[in-house]
Amino acid sequence: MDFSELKSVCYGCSIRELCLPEGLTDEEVLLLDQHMLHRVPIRKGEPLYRTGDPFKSLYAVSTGFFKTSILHEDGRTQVTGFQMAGEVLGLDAISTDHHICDAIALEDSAVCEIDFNQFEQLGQLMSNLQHRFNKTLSREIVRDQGIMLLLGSMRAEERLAAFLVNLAKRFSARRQSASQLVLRMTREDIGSYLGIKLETVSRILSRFHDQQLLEVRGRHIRILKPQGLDRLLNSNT
Amino acid sequence: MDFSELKSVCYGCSIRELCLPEGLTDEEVLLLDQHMLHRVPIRKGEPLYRTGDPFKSLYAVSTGFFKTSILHEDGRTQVTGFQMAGEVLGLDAISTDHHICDAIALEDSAVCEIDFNQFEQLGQLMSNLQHRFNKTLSREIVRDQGIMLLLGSMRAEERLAAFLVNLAKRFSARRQSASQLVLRMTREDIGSYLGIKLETVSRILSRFHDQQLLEVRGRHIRILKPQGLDRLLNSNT
DNA sequence: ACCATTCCTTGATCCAGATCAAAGAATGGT
DNA sequence: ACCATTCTTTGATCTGGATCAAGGAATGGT
Repeated sequence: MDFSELKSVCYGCSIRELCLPEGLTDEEVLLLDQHMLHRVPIRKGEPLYRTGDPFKSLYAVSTGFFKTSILHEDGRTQVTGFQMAGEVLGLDAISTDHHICDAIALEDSAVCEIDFNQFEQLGQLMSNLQHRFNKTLSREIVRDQGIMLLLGSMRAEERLAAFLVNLAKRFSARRQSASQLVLRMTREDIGSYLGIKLETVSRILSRFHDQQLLEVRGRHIRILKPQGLDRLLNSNT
Repeated sequence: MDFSELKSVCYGCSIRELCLPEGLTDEEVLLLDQHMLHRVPIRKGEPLYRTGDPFKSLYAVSTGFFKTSILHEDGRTQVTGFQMAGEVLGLDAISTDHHICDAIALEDSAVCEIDFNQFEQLGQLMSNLQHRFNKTLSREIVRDQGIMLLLGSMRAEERLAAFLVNLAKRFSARRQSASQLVLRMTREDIGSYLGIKLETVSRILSRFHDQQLLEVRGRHIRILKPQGLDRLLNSNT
């Protein structure tokens, strides 16, 4: 292994404040860097891991876009999330030492692989890292519960509005346009994630288009009235 | 504080292998015990904590039964889980230092309160405890994703079957009958949790009753054909 | 033991979103 | 540049579960 090459993976990373190093001091980041990170490229359509694979590492998305999906024994699948730069993949596998979902790259991507054993050891040395990691895990629980709320008590239109608002917010945190979205996933993926059918996704996007809330051109979406989407979200009925 | 009183909270606890001490050695359990646990009783209907309360402690259910629910700003609420002996409450609050859900006792209950700061410090001393806690957090993520699958891709009948099978399994792990269930929650709570209306819960229970899968007498449910419920779960359509 | 309140069941009707169908737009491989 | 395949849109119809309604059963407080 060539240390000089690995050394600055996190340190010079433009998204480190959105990722695992969030809240660490520079020295701590260097320590994290030196001990365990290396980069892995993944081609569009390829799996980073699959259900049942033994768990060895966590992965922080460096560039690109992923989806995770779980499969029920009878063949049904459900998309459980879309991950972009700075977000961590594999947290669910800690519990069983095996991955319980598939992670598929939706565009050519790169991830930072983190050996989990080494990471746990480093957590013992750096209480701050451990503390941050507890928060990361907890944040994932909160995220999942937000989706449960969405799936359990929102109508299709609200779900899609929530989805778009959430995407826009995450793009914006990465200094990309919050109004000009390029969707990396199919209508079917979106539908699966939101618990609705792809035709319904398409119809509602068209409706939003007609209402001048969005401009929809295939996977290119421009949000024209963000407050319109927000209003949809917070107005019961 | 009286140490001799606290000393054996975990040590003598009949459900410790289902709770945070799971997988720890006897000495480790004693250490955990001595440092941070004390018991808190909660009356039926009372909140253990509410949304927005500052986060200070985790709570392990000692005896009794709880529900957690999140509320959307527009007033809608969603039940996110039911917790019984050995299960941990408050994990979602680690991320923000504030509770993001309400936890309500559904019967007279008792919890072990665990100061989270102290717990994190102990985790630094006992790598095994920290490792187990990572698994606990990850297990919660897996649980939530299971519910996402349920809410996103199952029909009402399957959801209810899954709910009953899950409850039975958890009772059975606690050496209570897996066939004779006493529901602690209302039909409305169940419906909220499963993303369906209370009338639908009631109708489907009646239908299961008619099909001889269950015997339903209000909140007393006897599972007559567990395989019948399983079959319902794994048969798509 | 009684009354108030909350919970549960069942029936009748309605509708949001599923399903079925088919044509058009992108995308990728050679 | 072409063809195959996958993705998207839109229309017509159907249906599972929601909603509205009302009577009955538990539960808890006095």
